Amino acid sequence: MAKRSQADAEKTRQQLLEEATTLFATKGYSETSIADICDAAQITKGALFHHFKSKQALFLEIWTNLQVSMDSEARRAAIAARSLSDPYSAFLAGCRTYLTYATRRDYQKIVLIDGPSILGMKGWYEQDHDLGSQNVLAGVRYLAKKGIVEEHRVRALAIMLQSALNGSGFALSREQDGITKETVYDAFETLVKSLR
Amino acid sequence: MAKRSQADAEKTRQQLLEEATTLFATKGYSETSIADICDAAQITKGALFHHFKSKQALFLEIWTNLQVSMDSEARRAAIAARSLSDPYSAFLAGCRTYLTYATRRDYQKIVLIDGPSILGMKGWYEQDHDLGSQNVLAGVRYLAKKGIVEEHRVRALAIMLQSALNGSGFALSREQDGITKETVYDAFETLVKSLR
DNA sequence: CTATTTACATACCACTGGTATGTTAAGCGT
DNA sequence: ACGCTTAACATACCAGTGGTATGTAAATAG
Repeated sequence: MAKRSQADAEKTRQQLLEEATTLFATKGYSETSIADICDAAQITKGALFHHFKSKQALFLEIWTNLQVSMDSEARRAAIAARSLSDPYSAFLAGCRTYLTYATRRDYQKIVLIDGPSILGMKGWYEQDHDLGSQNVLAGVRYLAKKGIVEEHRVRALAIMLQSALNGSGFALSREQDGITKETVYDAFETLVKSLR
Repeated sequence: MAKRSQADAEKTRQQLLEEATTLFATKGYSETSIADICDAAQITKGALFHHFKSKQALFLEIWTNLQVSMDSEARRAAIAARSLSDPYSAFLAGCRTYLTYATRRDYQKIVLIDGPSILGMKGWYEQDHDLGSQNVLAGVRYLAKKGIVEEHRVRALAIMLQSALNGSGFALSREQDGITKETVYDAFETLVKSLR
């Protein structure tokens, strides 16, 4: 049903995603032209527009990939760190993973910096896409169940904690103020554990 | 030294800034063309490029204006709310002002959403421009002086609190999750006052 | 009164994302 | 075996973009 077989097609598609990811992460979305991507992937615009209906659609897929991989890693970490005695351990482990992502250049530029501007508030915050917020929310909900935080503050606190992690990620990548990953994580743990 | 006198020039300049602000706030930076701005301001591209060397430069000036006005307002609020008895009052008053700005459409779109993407991490975080962070840092430093938070956590906590406010602003503008400005502020106050 | 300089307007440019139109070959039914 | 359809690209083209080069008129300095 296809020329050059589906296997080849999938390969070029992955090539496209890969090269575009690199370019978006380094030069940024608007500074990366479709021609740039095609050159890097060694194909033509025809191919790109065959696989992705627009530049935004390509970006969205890359964005989603990053979010999904972050989400699954954070979940795994949280489950692994689960403990019956300490109600914070799982939550904090998930947050630690998230913080690691938030310090990665590609995650920063694509998900945190360009994402909101390109995808708009709509896309960025569509509940089923912003996996980070869902995880943090679940974590804070758990703390509420344990009686650590008050029920009516759960949502607001979740948003604040997630934002705190985002901002910390940026700060870390700036490598100034003598801030280190350990300092940040220590402060975050303090913040979470002082909650009441 | 000029045609149509300097007064007229300043007027068109302000017109440009005003119309551009509106357009950037509603349609966003990249969806607003220079032609759009010129149409709205009823002048031509020649005039725009006479007053601003590029679209980015125009954006930067608007961005800076917003930051400066937010900063001065927050300072005023903090000083007004100063109290010898409550070490939190001034800091929280400043944060409340900041939160108000973070719920404004124009501030959100221009400063929080498009700003990072257009100006880049450089511009966004250049110390002498990110007035918000300086104020929050000063606030947390004060809490440290009062022995409420530990000295070595000051910087990290300041970053987290400011990010928390940013994120809350977004959340509020989404008008979902049944979150209100009061809920958010209540949660923020809880967060700050539980610090130790 | 003239020379200069500011404050614009106009014309043009290379490049952008996107589309319309090929072109080629793989896989299906017959 | 052989067309015919269709996926997988390539090529040519387009309106619109940010930006520049050039033109032009009027206010001011000398």
